[in-house]
Amino acid sequence: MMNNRQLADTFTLIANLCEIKGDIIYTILAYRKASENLMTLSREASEHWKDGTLREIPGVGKAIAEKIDELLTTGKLEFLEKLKAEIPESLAEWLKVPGLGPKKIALIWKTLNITALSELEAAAKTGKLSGLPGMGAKSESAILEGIASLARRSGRIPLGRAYPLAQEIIAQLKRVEGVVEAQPAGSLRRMRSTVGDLDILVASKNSSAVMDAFVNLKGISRVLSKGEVKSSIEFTDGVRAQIWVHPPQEFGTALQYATGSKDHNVELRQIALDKGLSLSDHSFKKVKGGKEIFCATEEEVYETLGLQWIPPELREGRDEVALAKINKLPKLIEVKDIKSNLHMHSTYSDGKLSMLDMAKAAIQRGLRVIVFSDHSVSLGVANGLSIERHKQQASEIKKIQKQLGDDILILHASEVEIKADGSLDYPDEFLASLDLVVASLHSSLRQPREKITERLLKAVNNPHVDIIGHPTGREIPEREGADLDMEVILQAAAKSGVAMEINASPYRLDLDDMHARRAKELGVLISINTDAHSEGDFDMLPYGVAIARRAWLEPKDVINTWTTKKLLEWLKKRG
DNA sequence: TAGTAGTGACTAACATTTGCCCACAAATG
Repeated sequence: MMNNRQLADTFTLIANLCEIKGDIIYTILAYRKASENLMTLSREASEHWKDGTLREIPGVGKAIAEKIDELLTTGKLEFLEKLKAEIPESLAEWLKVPGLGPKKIALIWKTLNITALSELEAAAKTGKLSGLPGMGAKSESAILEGIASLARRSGRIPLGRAYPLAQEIIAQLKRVEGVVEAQPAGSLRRMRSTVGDLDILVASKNSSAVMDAFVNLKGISRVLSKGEVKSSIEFTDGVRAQIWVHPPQEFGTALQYATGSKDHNVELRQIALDKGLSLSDHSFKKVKGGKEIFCATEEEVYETLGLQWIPPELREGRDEVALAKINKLPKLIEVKDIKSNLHMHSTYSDGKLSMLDMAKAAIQRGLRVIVFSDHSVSLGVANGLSIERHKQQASEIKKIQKQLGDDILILHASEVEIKADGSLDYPDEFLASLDLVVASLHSSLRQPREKITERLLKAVNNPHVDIIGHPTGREIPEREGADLDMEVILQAAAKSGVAMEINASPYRLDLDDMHARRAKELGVLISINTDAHSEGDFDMLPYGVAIARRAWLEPKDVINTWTTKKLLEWLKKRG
């Protein structure tokens, strides 16, 4: 059975082949739109298919619904097979080569009759490309460089790596004379869990000084482009960064543009047109001529459009613009709302710090409640605790609690293994004696969908379990999560009242934003935790909160915002 | 091709920069 990602990939392939073929733009857009919507759908399309509600998926109309039906029924698609016979599938790969687009690809393919990327490379090397209309020696070497860079780059960059790197670049650029402001933009500012490149926006009247500094940063392998408005570079490890430099009075429109998303911007510009204004990254211009309107801040941009300011995490072209029009955006959760950390470790299992040091670090960060949830016995690699050692831990917690007084409340918990058969690692009586139970998957993550879904369901429905930790077990970017039927899991969680975790580690961010949003729709409680193993891990909290914000979560949706009293009552009620 | 208005037709997708070749493709959110 194809999942949403596979369906989305199929429609992206169709869109790409249609584009090379030269179909009208609206066909291509429709397939792209459907693909994007499938990718970010919080339910499996196959569920809709079973219910006969495929057409309820945005961007899925008659033709695409029929194609999904055929794919889910037969695993194949006649339409795509015919398309591939007409346009070789390997040409779609060429689109990934920076500098090559559909027009040039079609031109090269039809003129030279080559289809493999290796043939393209050979043709460029032997000078067969120069001389084609619109192409010269420079295009040829650009294509060769593009192919090489494609091989170097290993895909998207985890947010946890991109963000600090961007901050470093920003710090350097702020030292350049004349720079008034510099901020991250693009998917980085929208806090997507991975980003394609680093986008940075700079306000300065002296653009060339900024550009000079930018292309001379340390660790750059080459400069991709350098202009007065924008420049882009590639670091030796393949990470790309680009900056836009605008005069300070344009910073608002420029930051809005550079933050995106593309869909969000298209919507905004359409609203501007409806008001007789043309919106660009420089300004608003009256379509019929007249005075230009400049916005130094983003707030002014949204105000001019008659919209509530929209937090960057929401700008994905879903329903944020419609809600901003009627002033109905949610009041999103913020880092300062978080009062507890309900999943963390100490030297009892695989943590780097003693419980006392972890507690002190938590106090420093203003937390009111922490939970030691060290690993359970069968996770040997993490030094999982026997029941005996739990007893030791309990008495040590009492001691530390006394020492630290009322500054913080320390609870005794366990991150219990959900074993391959769905049973938990400790007997029920012991689980009942703990203050809180986090249940997580760490092993046998590649079980088939049905089996691993059943396995997690057992934990969701276990009355002793309070939180499901990092539900899918994914690791960004290298490991995909378990093949779970998340819809079934979330519906069960809504019923059993168990909280689902958003693990704030930037290499997990699990639940992801789509699933967390679906959880909210179903009334499932969410818990944002750092899963801290060291002091620095506490500071990963903003990543978890960002995912929650991308999922439209408000403080009331997240149990870590609760007062100590309310949290304890909840735990008591759960038993 | 989707969505909407309304059952066959119409609209949708914005605005800019850079590089390379000499008008346009590709790339950017």
